[in-house]
Amino acid sequence: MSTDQLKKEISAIKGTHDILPGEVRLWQIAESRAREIFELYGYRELRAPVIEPTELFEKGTGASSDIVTKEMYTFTDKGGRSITLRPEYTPSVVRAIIEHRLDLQPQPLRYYYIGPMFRYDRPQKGRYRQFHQIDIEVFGEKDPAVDAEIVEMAHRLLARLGVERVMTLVNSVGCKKCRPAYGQELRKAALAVKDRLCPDCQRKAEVNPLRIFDCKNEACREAASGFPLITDFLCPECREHFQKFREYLDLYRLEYRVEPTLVRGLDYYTRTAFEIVAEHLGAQSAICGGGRYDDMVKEFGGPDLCGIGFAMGVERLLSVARIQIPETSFVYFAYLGQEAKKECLRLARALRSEGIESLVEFKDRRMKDHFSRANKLGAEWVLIVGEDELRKGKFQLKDMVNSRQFEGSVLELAAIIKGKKILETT
RNA sequence: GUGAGUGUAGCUCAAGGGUUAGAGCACCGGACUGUGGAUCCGGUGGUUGGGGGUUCGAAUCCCCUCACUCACCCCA
Repeated sequence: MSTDQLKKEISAIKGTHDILPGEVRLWQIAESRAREIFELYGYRELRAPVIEPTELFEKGTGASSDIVTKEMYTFTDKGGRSITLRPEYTPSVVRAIIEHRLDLQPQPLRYYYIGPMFRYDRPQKGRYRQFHQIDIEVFGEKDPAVDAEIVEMAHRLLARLGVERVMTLVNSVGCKKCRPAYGQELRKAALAVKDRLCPDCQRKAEVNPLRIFDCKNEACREAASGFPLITDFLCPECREHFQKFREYLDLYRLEYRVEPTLVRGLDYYTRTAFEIVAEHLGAQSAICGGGRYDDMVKEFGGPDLCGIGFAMGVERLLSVARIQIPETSFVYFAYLGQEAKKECLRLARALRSEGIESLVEFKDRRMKDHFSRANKLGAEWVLIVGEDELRKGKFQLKDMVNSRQFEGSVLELAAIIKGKKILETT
């Protein structure tokens, strides 16, 4: 096949992206900082498969949710099983807990994971078909202190990644006891003013009246301003949980706004719901969203184990992160002649054993071209091997940043390179 | 899934019906005998996103399609 045909016929699937070496550094830094921070709080990584039985999400994410009804990558495998590329991570963790009886381990269970998720959605900025989430889940801890813990942890990560101008929105969506009453009242209120709503909201009034709060239409906003709020319907237990959650947030000195109209899109949330939004992210402004799901494990036939978690969108996160990429330092080998080339191949091996990145290019060049090349590639050091050096067994090492030059054996030069590294990092 | 906008070289952009679609940067090579960033010269690279139509003639006008962007929707 010609490259023309390749270009025409084979390209990355819509909504998916290659992450090229230039950008992948940012990903690695974000991922390693996330791991570092989560481990500081006692969270451990749990890796679940990318593919799961379709029923897992139908049951967990919710059969009526948008994600399940129109956004899943579902296919039948050769064994006739219905398989789905996970659109979110929480159901997988719940499955793993039940399957491996992880609830028998000391609780609370604290897990994290970083990986790709898949949703068949119309791509736009901050929304892709394969996207990546940093995911946190805690099981078996009812204390709202843990609700605040994960919010605080999210903020620590954001700060560590240089994310500024964020707003934390919190709410309680109640529980099985108090939420239904609120839902009825809200629907009643919405239907009462139905004729004043836009066509879209008239539909929402039937299906999901909570969504009317989000409408940008002026008439709808006005009509919605008189709607009842969940915060006025919470049962005493939920009210207390929400109250304490906020007290812990205050203890951490975290700024937040109570947003009584905040609903998470997934059906399973109970009590705490929160979202962290960033400015300058356009319509897809939520970089982190999460909440409590106290009934999910039980509904899967597992133990009565409460849960809470959040997901961060890595692509969104990186688009607002300000990460300084540390300069890479490596040695470029400038040689003259075939004998010198062979010597360089040996020397490079020795330097790599010392933990020093070394690059020997195989094309014979003039000295000037070697330097030009080293400069272009961003080498911090150039190690020169010519006839003189071969004879003496001592080599020239040039510091490309400060234009200083040293002479010595491999180990002496290695010490100079490492010495500078140590100086820089201390 | 709906609406709007944009698609010209790897990147940033010219050419707005009329020869063979250009420039800068990048890349490769040359000038430069064992010391870089500069300069000068040259080269590779495009069926103008793809397909169809109108026309003597289309990058340019029309239709379809695909991708991207924005908004809706949804959510991370």
